[in-house]
Amino acid sequence: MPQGPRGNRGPGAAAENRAALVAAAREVLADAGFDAPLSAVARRAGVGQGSLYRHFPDRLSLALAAFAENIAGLEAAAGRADSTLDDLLALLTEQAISATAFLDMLSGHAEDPRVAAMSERVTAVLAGKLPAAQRSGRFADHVTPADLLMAIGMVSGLVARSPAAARRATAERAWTLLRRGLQGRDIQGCAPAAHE
Amino acid sequence: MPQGPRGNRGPGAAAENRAALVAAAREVLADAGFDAPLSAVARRAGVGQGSLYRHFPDRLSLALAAFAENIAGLEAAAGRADSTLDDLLALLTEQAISATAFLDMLSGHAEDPRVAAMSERVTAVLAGKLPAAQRSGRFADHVTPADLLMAIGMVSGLVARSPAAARRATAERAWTLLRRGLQGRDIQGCAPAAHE
Amino acid sequence: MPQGPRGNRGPGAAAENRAALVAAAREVLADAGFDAPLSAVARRAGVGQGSLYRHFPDRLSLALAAFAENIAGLEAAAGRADSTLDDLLALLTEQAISATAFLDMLSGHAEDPRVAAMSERVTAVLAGKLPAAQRSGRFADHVTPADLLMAIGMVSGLVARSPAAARRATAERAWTLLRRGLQGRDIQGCAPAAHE
Amino acid sequence: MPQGPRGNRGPGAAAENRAALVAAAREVLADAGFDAPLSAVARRAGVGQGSLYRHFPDRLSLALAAFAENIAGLEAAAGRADSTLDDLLALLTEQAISATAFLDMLSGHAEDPRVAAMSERVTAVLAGKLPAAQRSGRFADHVTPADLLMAIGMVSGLVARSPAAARRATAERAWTLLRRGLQGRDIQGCAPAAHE
DNA sequence: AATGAATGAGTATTCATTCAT
DNA sequence: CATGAATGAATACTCATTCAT
Repeated sequence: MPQGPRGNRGPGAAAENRAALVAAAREVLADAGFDAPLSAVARRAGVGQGSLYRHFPDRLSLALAAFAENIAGLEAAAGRADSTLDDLLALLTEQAISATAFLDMLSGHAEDPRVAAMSERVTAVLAGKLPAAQRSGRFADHVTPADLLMAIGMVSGLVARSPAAARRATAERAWTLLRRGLQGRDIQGCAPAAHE
Repeated sequence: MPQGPRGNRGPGAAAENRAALVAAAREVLADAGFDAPLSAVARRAGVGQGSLYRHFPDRLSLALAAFAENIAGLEAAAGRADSTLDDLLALLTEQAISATAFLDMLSGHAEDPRVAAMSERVTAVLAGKLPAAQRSGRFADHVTPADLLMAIGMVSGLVARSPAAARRATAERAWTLLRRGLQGRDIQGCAPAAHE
Repeated sequence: MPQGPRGNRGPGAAAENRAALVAAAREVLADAGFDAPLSAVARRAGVGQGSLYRHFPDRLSLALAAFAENIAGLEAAAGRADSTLDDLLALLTEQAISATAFLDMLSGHAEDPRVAAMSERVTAVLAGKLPAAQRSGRFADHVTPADLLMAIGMVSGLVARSPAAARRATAERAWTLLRRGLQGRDIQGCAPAAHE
Repeated sequence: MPQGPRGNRGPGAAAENRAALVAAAREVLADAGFDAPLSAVARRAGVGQGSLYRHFPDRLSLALAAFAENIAGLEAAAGRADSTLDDLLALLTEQAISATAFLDMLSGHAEDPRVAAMSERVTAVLAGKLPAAQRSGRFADHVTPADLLMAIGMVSGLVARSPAAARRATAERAWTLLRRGLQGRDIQGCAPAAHE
């Protein structure tokens, strides 16, 4: 919901502005991808361009702030004792579907320390649920938390390039593939097999 | 290798220009992705902007031409009797690593008929090798050619967003993950399991 | 008078810029016609391209703003009790001579609502003076306000295509012709005549 | 009807090419106006760009050649003993409606000697019919051949800027206005009047 | 003399970023 | 500290014109 111009509301508006920018970024980046014009974010937030730059000196810091909420949601979900790894992956997938830009960011700017920190948080959350998921047999023992992050990156990349209408179906197919794997049975698991 | 200005070299330069453009496109798109400035391609090819547009009226047709070589290589590889699906996937992965933009294109513009045709060619090539690969046990029976295309899309997406130095390693990890799958053994293959 | 670069003069320059753009547009469009490069307008105004687009998102809005002054002058002239239709037509003709593009615009973009509104204003102004002009015998009873607008359109079109030096003379000849008409006397007015 | 490429048909094709270019110019300029891309003309003629430039070194010479046929038609019409000035004006108006570019050219490039010659021819043709038209009472005695040319210029200018659908109606209104004139009766003709 | 490709200047438009108020 | 305008570099695309074959 784009905000109308609100005039110069003075320094007191700082926090409010920041929040509006983050909210606007969520919407705009979700709609138009990570490369959306920043001016569109400022406009939607009803905030001057200058304020945007004051709060977020570059695109990445804005995106990070916007994505923080996603992470928080993820961590909250992880905090619920009965949530499973599957639940968390489903949640991340939902986020990938609705807000393509964010997971894009995670895998596309891994070198940035802030992004790395965020990846770390995601990884940590997933890692927390992984052992139980493995015990339950739903995830193979060889799977590491980093594997999960990578899997999410693959799914979200695919989803990001799909037309919006096809995203959910694409994500589902991708996860099915990822879970089953491509390998033949005699190779994985039951039969002794050494290779690659 | 950027060429200096060469003046109007006449129609004889047509083929040469076309080739130079394709080569330049391979390099530039590989470096800067599918959205690289076309002017950079023309400059690198040592060719006027107009010539670029004459040969390739839009970005996609340029990319398609550049990618055609990749496809040809793939089909050639498939033509060798002893080549396996693994070989083809490895080749595609190499291409994804060195020319990120192209597989990006395949998954990002699926609606374009030319792109669809190209995907079709890739799929056909892979489909040709799949049965043998399944008989050999290296690929599971449930795998379809479309699954392979999707897998390639996932890997190449990931690779595209990795820093150049990490690409090979990333691709390898991704394939390992994809082949093994995430699922526990009792679920896939040996034990009867119904879920999800 | 083209301005040199002035650096970022801040928001205070907004009104000044707008005025400079309008003035530049008047000059440039007058010189080079309605299709003159907008970059020339920005350059002449000593204003960045971006500022031009901020103030006037499209060519027409710039032209309309530039022409608004003409209309205002016309309406002011009409407001003077002793002004006659002839005076207004003379004024419009002056404007057509000095700023060819504007009457061009009126007749060339009649479908645009803003242009239509402007035509409406011109028509209204002329309509206000027409009855008196008809009573005085200087204009025939059959003449409608729309006829006047059309006549202006014809004159201005002609003027627009004349070399600048000849414009005034051309306009004069055209008005004389238009006022007298081509028809023979026995047909128009004195003798009863049925025709065409 | 655009011609397909015909390969290099050698020098013998000169006359044929010229004719094709003229025909194409008639169509393209009629459709897209005097400023239509020359490349479109060459393409439609099925002739190389170079050939276009060899035959017609500039836009004007091409337009002149294309318009020559119009003039010829006019002169032919004038040659018929029973044709009237009205007929010729109607013919010119038809031409203005269907091929806006040409009369545009006449009034827009009066300084070019070739255009002047052409105007001269049109004027001569009209002049030939004027006396009879004046005797018949359909045209006023004060009308000169140059007035007629100017009138045509005004009408065609107007027509050129009208949407295609409205052109015929616009032309009709314009001629009616021009014939009647704007002036009151007491001024023109019957009553003694001093003015302008 | 025909051909058709090459060339590059020109123009519209967008957007990241800076800066006076 | 907010505001919102200013700036200009960057990019896509078109088209007149030239030129080797």
